[in-house]
Amino acid sequence: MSDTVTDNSHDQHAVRRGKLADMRAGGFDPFRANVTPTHFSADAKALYVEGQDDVVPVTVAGRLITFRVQGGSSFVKIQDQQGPIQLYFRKDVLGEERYGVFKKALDLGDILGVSGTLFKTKTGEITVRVTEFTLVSKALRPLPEKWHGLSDPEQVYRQRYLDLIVNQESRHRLMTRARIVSAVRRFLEDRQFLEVETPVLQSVAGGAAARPFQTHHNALNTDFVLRISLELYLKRMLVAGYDRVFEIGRNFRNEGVSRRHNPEFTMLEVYQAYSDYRGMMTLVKDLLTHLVRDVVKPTETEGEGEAAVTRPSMRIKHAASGEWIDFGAEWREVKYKDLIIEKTGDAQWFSRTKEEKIEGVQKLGLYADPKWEEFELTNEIFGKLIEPTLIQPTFVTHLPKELCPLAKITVDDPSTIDVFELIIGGMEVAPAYSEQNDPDVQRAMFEAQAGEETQKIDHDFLLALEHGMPPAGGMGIGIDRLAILLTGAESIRDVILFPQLRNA
RNA sequence: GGUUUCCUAGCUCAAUGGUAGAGCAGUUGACUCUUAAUCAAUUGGUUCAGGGUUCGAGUCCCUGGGGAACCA
Repeated sequence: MSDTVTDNSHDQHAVRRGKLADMRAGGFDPFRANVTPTHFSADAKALYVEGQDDVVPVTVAGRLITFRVQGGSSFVKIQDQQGPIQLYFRKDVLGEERYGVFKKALDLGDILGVSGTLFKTKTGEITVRVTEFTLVSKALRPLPEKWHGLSDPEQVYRQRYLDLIVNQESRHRLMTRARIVSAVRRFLEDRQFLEVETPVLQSVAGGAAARPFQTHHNALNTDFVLRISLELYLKRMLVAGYDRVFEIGRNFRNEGVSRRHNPEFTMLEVYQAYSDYRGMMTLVKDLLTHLVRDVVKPTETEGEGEAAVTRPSMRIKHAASGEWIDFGAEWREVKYKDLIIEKTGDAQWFSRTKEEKIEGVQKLGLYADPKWEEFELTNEIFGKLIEPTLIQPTFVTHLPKELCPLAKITVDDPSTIDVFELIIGGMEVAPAYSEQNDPDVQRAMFEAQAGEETQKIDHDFLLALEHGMPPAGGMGIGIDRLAILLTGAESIRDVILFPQLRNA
């Protein structure tokens, strides 16, 4: 660099721009260059044949993440989708001029492609002896610190790409999420479920109780809401004769943002004709067991030092409680009413008056709003005192019918519905129902729930039901929450690539 | 929405109300098997923004912005 009056050697952005300008002046523009890798890093390393150094040629490409120059020879690492691979540059291999370019023009964060042969270093690391290299993108900004990585949560979320470049755990966690979604698809397709896509823009936000985002279509001059659930359109597909369908899609809820809530989140919903909530129980258990065993693949180590043995496990540590969730053990099944009776110690709880229930809720140390309905008072106990304690996989069955208008009424107890909620880690992970297919009962339930707000009833869905929907089991899984559990994450933001934040 | 708390160099962090520092990264040099490489030298600050108190504010107070935890 030429002598300048002001020393800007501290300004890494300026230094890197200077290097880029020098390269361009010398006739090379990295932004116009490219390479064709033959392998990803781990695949390349797997090609090495023990004892046969410099036999296997490879071309790999990635981001420069460590840089160790020792005079005429240097070890660096690049990182691609599969992880890091070490490269060895020597002056006597590359020649004085290219080696000089390597030493002076490259910076941490640059993206380069290299060709060479595989060999094993003294310390046993499979490495590429570089014979040729090409810079294919210049990083004009420096990487975060190499040892501590990036830890400012705000920057982690706003500049997730930096987090993913430097924080190994984040790379692994978010890749596991991607693999979970992919494995869910394969699992369902193997069982003849069809993946369909239904509208995000809807005129009525049905299938759940939540405040929707509102928007407007200009050409149609029509207001729309973003969907809060996939349910009602997937059931139309059951009417259509698609007997096994699922959708993995984004839902939007215009509500609070927290460790467990992002305004947009990913939901899986599955519907299977001629099944019911019991069938869904088997399906979801098989699915989650498969995900733990074949995707997350937890291991446990017994003993220490030389005697240590690592073997596959079905247990995953729950970040919030520190407890180990055992997916391999028997999954508990319990009725909602039994849990409430156990918690309140009152076998007659469900025949108490509203006043008695208010008193009962308060006696448990909870706030009880006199405006609440009776089922809301009871559900306060469930939500605050029971659900958070259900860490091991638990099917809570037969919820009060007021909690969901879309399920079939239990034959021998008309106050409950044929449903379960799968609770794991104190969180609702998967609700499932025997789906209501009686159009008249469905209409009555909608009307009871909507009250004055009759415009919130999806009449087009009711029309579809009148054409006949087969009996069916349906299930939903919050993919984000599932990813939290399976990756041992603490927050939904840790399993969403770009969680929602305020504009900076 | 409420309470608590955080915001200092590119990054990770220091600094009783009294001259804003360190490590990494950067720059210059040495070094042909390194693993957070090493060694020597060295640059770098509108302390989130704006007000206030004070002889003096990164530090105390107020307002605003953004993040986090808990609550609703």
